[in-house]
Amino acid sequence: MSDNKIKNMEDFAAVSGLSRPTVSKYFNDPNSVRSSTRDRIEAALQKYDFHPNIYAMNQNRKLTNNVGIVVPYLSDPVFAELARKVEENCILAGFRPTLFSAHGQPHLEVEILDGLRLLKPSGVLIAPLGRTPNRAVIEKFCADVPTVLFDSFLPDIGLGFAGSNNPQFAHLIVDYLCRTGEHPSFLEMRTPANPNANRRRQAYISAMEDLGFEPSIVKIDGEGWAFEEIGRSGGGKALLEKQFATNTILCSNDRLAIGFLTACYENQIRVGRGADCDIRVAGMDDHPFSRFTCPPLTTVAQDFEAVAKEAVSILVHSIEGREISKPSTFFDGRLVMRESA
Amino acid sequence: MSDNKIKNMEDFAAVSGLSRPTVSKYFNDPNSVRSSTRDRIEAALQKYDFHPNIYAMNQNRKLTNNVGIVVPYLSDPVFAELARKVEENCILAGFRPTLFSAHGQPHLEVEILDGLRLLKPSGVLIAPLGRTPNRAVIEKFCADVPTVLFDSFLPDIGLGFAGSNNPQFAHLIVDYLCRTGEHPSFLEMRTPANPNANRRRQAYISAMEDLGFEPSIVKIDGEGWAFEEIGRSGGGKALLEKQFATNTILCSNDRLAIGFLTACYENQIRVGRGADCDIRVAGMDDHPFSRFTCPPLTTVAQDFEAVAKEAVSILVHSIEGREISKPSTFFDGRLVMRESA
DNA sequence: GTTAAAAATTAACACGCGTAAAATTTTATC
DNA sequence: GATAAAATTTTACGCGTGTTAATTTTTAAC
Repeated sequence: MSDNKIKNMEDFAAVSGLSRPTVSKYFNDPNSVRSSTRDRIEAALQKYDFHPNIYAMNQNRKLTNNVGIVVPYLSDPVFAELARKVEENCILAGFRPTLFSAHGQPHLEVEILDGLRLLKPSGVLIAPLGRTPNRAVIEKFCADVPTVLFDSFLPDIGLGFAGSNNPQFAHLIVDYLCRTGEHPSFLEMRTPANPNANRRRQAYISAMEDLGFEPSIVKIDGEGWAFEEIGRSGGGKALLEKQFATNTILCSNDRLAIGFLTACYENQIRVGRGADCDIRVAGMDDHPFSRFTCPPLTTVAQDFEAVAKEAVSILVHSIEGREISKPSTFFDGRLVMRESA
Repeated sequence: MSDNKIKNMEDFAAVSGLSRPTVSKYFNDPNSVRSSTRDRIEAALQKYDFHPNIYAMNQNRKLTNNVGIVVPYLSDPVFAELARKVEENCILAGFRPTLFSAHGQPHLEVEILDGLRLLKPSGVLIAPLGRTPNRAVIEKFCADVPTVLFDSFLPDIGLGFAGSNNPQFAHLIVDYLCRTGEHPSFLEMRTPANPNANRRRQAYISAMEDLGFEPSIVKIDGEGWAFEEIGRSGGGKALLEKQFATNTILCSNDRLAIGFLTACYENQIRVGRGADCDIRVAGMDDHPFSRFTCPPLTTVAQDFEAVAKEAVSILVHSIEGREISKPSTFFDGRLVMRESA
């Protein structure tokens, strides 16, 4: 542990008995040097604890080691989980991921992308907010930086996309609900914060029509990302006004469902599939807390791991100059049957 | 929008009719140049959209613009909210914050700190995991980088601390519960993931003793950060085994309480303060979802904004070389009365 | 209008590493 | 042990900005 003031790679090369260019090669790719020299460098690393200055490294490099991960709202546990898996996969692929959240605000999404340019990342993985005016911004960004979209699909933008098969989600759960009881009404926000909501609504309609039922959609007011509160207040109002055509309610996402369950509780409406229950409620996403609602929420689980893996894989293939076989992949969801429906 | 290939500060200085050192001064502090030259630069910035290369900037700087924010578990919405407020305050103070989560894993916390050194941040804000072996690592890190602790207190480490007054939390809610019904039993994990749990337990005991009641603590098994599941399974077991001395249960934190409420639901135990209810349940933290449990959870709200503001303020004062008046601040919680107790 | 102070310019070096070309040494092959 | 191939060393320049000292220009004060 003799830390004899190794200030730079020059010094470090000296103590390891090698030239700086050779050491430089090692840090860019340990396998690019002879195994005997690799051993010498690694022995010296044990003794002297030297780390190359990343700022000096990245200054002249075409490709930095950085990748940016951008999600629309990190306080939403669904995105927190997704971001975490993406982060893990980036690290496994040898990158230095940096995580950003737009906190639901389109102008922050723009600022994040601007800041990301300066980082000269070798790639970016973004789950876009999906607000229309930002579409052009993201498109322009993709022209400058290799970018993969995930979670929320924007056609013809970026290197590729990995996300959930939202139509399949809706079909899956509509089928299940119809098989096991009354056909579902659909509860959603009038102006959804997330564009996946639109695909889910469309799929609900088509699934219902396939089964020969009349779709029935209840739209509730509310802006922003406070989905639970919107589900509670709007859903409660809809309950009182008897807007639901049937005793089964499919919510556009789990967070809305969680709020709606609270509304049911407040109005003393028993939720569940038992004979003594008044209504059934289901969601989509498999939010980490859906297991713990009362009753536990029936929902469709996203395959976070598959989405994250595929998104990173697309990026890695592209950076390495390889072909991208399938630019867009939509992963199926898995039905999670619990007591609420 | 005439983007005539401004490649570096030299080019930009030329088109703005100034010398590079002057422009460099401007970017380091816009107020360090005459207002007329400031105007010229800003006019040129409109026209040419130049951004200094951050890698070249940070290479020779003593102080970068970066600050690191480290939290123990970002998928926990309480930390997500806290991190967000800290991030906001950093940006307001003119820094470039970067967010890191240890994902509950001590070795990741160490890796994050190692990576952070390379970034040469002007400061770091960390909510430590609080695992004993990492204490020394953090202490050493603080010797190298100006670091402020938040949320979880470690004595004699870092420039200062901002967090919640956990003892006051417990006193506050114990007082309330004793005033309004039976005195509370305390539910916690046998090996808490977060050190604040210990302070809360201590304070529960002292609050009970102050009021002349016998403390009664139920410890449940479970490792890691899946608090809800631990609260559900362990709490359910404790219910069946009638381990609780009274009909009022104070949980060490909201997430545990959320799981415990699920256990109550599963065992058909009515929770609330009504005459027809079996038990009362309370938590601590004011988790974003506590409003939406069934029944809504009575809890103690953390003042995230105050904690975040104070933590950043300590860092800024220290970086600017000013005195830190109060190195450690513990903010009181606010009782949030809902239907569960 | 003179003068002192403030600001900007010029010129130059520093930072730490990437990278390229040519020369040299080491390794592998037979 | 000769030869070719591979790895390493030497040398040198480049990246874009920070920073400093000496000089010149501009501003402010009287």
